[in-house]
Amino acid sequence: MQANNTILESPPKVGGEIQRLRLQHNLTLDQLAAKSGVSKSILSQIERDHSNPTLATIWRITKALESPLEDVLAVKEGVSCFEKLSQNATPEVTSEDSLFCLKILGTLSTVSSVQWYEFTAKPSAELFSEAHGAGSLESITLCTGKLTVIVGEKTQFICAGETLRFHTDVPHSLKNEGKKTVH
Amino acid sequence: MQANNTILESPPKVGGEIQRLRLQHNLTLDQLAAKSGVSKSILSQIERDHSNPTLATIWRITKALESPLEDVLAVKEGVSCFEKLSQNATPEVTSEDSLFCLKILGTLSTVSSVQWYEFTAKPSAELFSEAHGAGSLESITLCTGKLTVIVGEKTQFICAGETLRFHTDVPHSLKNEGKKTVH
DNA sequence: TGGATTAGTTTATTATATTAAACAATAATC
DNA sequence: GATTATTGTTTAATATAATAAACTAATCCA
Repeated sequence: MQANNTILESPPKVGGEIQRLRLQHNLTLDQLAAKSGVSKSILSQIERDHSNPTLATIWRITKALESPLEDVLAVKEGVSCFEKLSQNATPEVTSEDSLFCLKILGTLSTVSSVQWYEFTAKPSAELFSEAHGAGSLESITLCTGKLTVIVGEKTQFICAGETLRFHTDVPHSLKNEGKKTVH
Repeated sequence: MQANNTILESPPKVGGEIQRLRLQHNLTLDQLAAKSGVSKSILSQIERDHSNPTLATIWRITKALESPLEDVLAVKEGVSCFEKLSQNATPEVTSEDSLFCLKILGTLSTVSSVQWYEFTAKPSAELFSEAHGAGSLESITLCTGKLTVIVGEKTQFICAGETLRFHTDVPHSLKNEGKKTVH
């Protein structure tokens, strides 16, 4: 009962993605080699798909690029044909204590469910969220202030300039325990 | 060679997970070897983490086990549902005149090709972009300043608080003709 | 007892991923 | 121009991943 479903007979090719990430970070092959511990020669070959990298090698590379392994491996090369939405009112959601303010900047519900927000949280503001759909992901980048993020039973702490990414298929909450307004 | 490497908090170990999946499917090493095209000897070693599988090998194994690659690899990230990127980790692209600064906040290449940025443009800064993939879309929200956006032959103007969305399958450019820094 | 089968491990060999060093190509500086 | 750096590619050597075959060990009938 072969599971050959006529799908993706493609051996994974990560070269392009790795190169893209390296250039995004403004790194040379030498620099990435130094940072990752992988020789630059093999980096060069991997980027041009002249070598089947070992799992350990990929791991070290993605680590150095601080990019989640899944993102690199999911080389779907999908033609992303987005659709335009004309709705552009930028609705604003404010908590009852008006400490928390969420501005919905945009949505992309056609291709996949993507939404992006801008939010501000005054000191001691707190936002609880129920579990979203399975597999949903949230990514927060802090401009100012410090934020405590609680997902399930786990807690994380981020400062201005940092980005936190986490799964939101469980209830989660954001808390501003600092004295500055979080943006 | 590399005696003191200080690296690799966690070298990826997928053996346990692969074995678990194989047993779950009631497959013997021989059967999995036949189904995946990977020799059973190497399967045996991979399951006991005596070998660093090649990306192609892992791919074939996960294929045969009908399990998404990410699931198998997720074992090593396993516990932490968080993913934190420090500030200096977020890649930054600066124009040669250093008036324009683009910070790549995140990517979502898994689901669809989505990227989001934060950018600042000092007065008289200008950023030219080539045409992106067909159907690609760009959405800009202005926090401060005023921005002129030229897409093809058309020109638009946005102020702080406004959001502009446009197709970027043609060359386009952003221009800060005001006196304030645009964010 | 056997042999015959099955499942997993190990061995000997081949293929190739990885490394370090040499190389080419491009600037930049004197 | 020649010289020095810088970046990416390629070569030669080595480490090791992958293969096929031999080896255990256990099970099952005769």
